[in-house]
Amino acid sequence: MGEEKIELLKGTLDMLILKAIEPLPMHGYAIAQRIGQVSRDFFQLQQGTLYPALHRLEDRGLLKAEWRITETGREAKFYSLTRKGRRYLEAEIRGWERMTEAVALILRPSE
Amino acid sequence: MGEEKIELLKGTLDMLILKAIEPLPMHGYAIAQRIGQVSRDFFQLQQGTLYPALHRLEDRGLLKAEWRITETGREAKFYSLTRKGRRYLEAEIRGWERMTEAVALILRPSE
DNA sequence: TTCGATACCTGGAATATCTACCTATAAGGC
DNA sequence: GCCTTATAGGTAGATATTCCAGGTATCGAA
Repeated sequence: MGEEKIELLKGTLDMLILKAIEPLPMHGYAIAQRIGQVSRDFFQLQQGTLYPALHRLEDRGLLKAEWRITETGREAKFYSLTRKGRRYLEAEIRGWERMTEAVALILRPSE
Repeated sequence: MGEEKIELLKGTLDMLILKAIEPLPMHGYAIAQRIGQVSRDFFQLQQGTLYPALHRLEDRGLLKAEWRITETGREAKFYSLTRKGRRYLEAEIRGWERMTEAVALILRPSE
């Protein structure tokens, strides 16, 4: 039993990854860093969480990967959104907003 | 693959159940109805989701159950929060709020 | 007497996430 | 030269959650 397990992501991981690379393609390691920074260290993606997620998203045709050279001269796999991925991200964000509104109705009833 | 599966709960189920019975004890069937109504039918708990969750929460000492008679004269198992459950619920709500704030930072950066 | 609503439940599948591990290269300190 | 840290990729297995599909039983209404 995961007594003290801290469940942070709660199904938001795909959306966060897709959103992170929306402005410009990034490699996995940088995605984890960026999500950590922007969320003020709330989200700290482990590699065992991140990479399988990237592969899932690629298998579903939401991302595409391309080997390139980073600005520090190393090889890395850069991920970018496909058109399908962009549509999916928009739908995910709408779904997330509707979900959090529904949760808010439960948490703060009778406003 | 759950192509069109509507993923609604995303780890919020325990919190929603605990919150639903916070004001007054309820039986399982009524909990599902209440969560459905208050969320304007966004959440529609299946029984195969609800009852195992209730049992989990009871096993963890967050709820306690008691057979009583409903106002329609039927037997039903009424669940109420334990003191531990009440503390847990408060912590869950704080965690949920911090999480949604962190997600908001990702979704709407640099405001 | 048959049906829908109420009320309880279980079993099995699918999925996501976490922990723990692995490989390899580059940079910098000693 | 050697060691550590950061960078970059990955897999395997355990666990937990949720869903789907079924099951039991009672009650009231048509």
